Amino acid sequence: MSELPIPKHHRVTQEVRREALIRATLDCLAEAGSDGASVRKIAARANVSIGLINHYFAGIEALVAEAYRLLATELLESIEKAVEEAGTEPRAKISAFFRQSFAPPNLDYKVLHVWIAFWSMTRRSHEVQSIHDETYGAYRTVLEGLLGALKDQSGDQEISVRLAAIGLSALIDGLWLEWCLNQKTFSPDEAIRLCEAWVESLITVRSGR
Amino acid sequence: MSELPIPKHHRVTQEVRREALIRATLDCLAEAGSDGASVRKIAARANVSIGLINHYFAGIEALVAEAYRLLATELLESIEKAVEEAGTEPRAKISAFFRQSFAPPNLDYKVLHVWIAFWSMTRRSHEVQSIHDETYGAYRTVLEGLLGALKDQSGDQEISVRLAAIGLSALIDGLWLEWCLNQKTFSPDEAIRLCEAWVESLITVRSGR
DNA sequence: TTCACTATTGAACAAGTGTTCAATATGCCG
DNA sequence: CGGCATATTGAACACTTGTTCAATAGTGAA
Repeated sequence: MSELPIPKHHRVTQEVRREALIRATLDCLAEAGSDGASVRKIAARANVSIGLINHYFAGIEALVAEAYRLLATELLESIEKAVEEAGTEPRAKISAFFRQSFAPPNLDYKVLHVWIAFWSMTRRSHEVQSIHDETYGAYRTVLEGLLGALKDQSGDQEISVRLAAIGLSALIDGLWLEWCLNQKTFSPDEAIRLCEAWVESLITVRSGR
Repeated sequence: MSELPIPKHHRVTQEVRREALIRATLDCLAEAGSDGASVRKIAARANVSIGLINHYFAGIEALVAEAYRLLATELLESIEKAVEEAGTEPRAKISAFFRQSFAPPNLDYKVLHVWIAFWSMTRRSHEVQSIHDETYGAYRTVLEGLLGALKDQSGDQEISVRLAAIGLSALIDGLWLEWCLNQKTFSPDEAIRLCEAWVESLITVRSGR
């Protein structure tokens, strides 16, 4: 009887391995927050040895930074997809933005703890800080585009699109943060209603003059 | 020449020592975020040995939980003080609330990292979770009181004070969070203006019917 | 002044962390 | 099939972490 050779490990493309490690990092962060992002836990989840992380990344900090970039990018992509599927009407697009923001998988207290881990790193790591700046800027730009379309349509020139987008993104983030920290205070539906009210007030108040 | 005895340490009231340790914890958290809250760093800052922490607190987690309670309480107290000093006019009181929220020492990126450290603990520690629930509930209650007074004055019965307070606190938190993470996107003054606009829209939209 | 209480100390411990690097084994190419 | 490049391994390292507990020393009372 010849023993069939069970390979202890196998090789994959650099790209594949990198993404697997990044995904494992997000999983670990979602499961245990900041404490989850240790080389040993990440390596275990990716079915890989500890040493491999430093072969693909400059250090654990760089790996977490890449995970930040992936999460932020995928969040924005999922929102943009929902917005596009909502048709051409600006007002309907914005509603789709809200619904996507306050629904799984984006609205998830586990995901909050991933963001919290990232935020806590903005201080130490310039890399993480600039990834935040980039991705949050992109997020606000999308919001500005939607609010700008609404402005063009209503013909109202008094709305500051920039400020409106800043306020709206803050409202969304604040509601999202608080809901994740305590789901009993209000419902996701109420959060959406509050966002809708913000947009309505932008239109109604000014055009009522 | 008799050597003058330099005491290696001195005793203080339990209350005094406890508060000193809690204050040292807040300092450490402000200085280095979650990483700052280690028994050794806290003990060093409080000029005390490592062992004393476990003499006064069940563990490092309990100490950090107490620090949470103190920070949240003092934040709310500082805001309530500013509100009371603003006079009796509901609208002016709310403005004072905003100005106090977006001014030092409350608006400080170092303080953000203290909050972040607390948020990251809500998952592990039921104690921290319930302190969050309590203090955030108190915060929203104050806001509800102010918005309720505004509602009584305007005679408008359509405003849901509860939802308005939830939205407003989310807006404040979101603006505060984002400003602390990146001071270049908007100014504290603009944040205040956005909050004022929220209140205005509550009044104007409905009473315009 | 002496005593006794206890606040305070700090060494010891086990467990965790990130990084390094020589050794290994895998899969491709000739 | 044989050989090579290198992806992958995991032990070793120097740290940091929170908790424990016997020993120490400050301080008010007798």
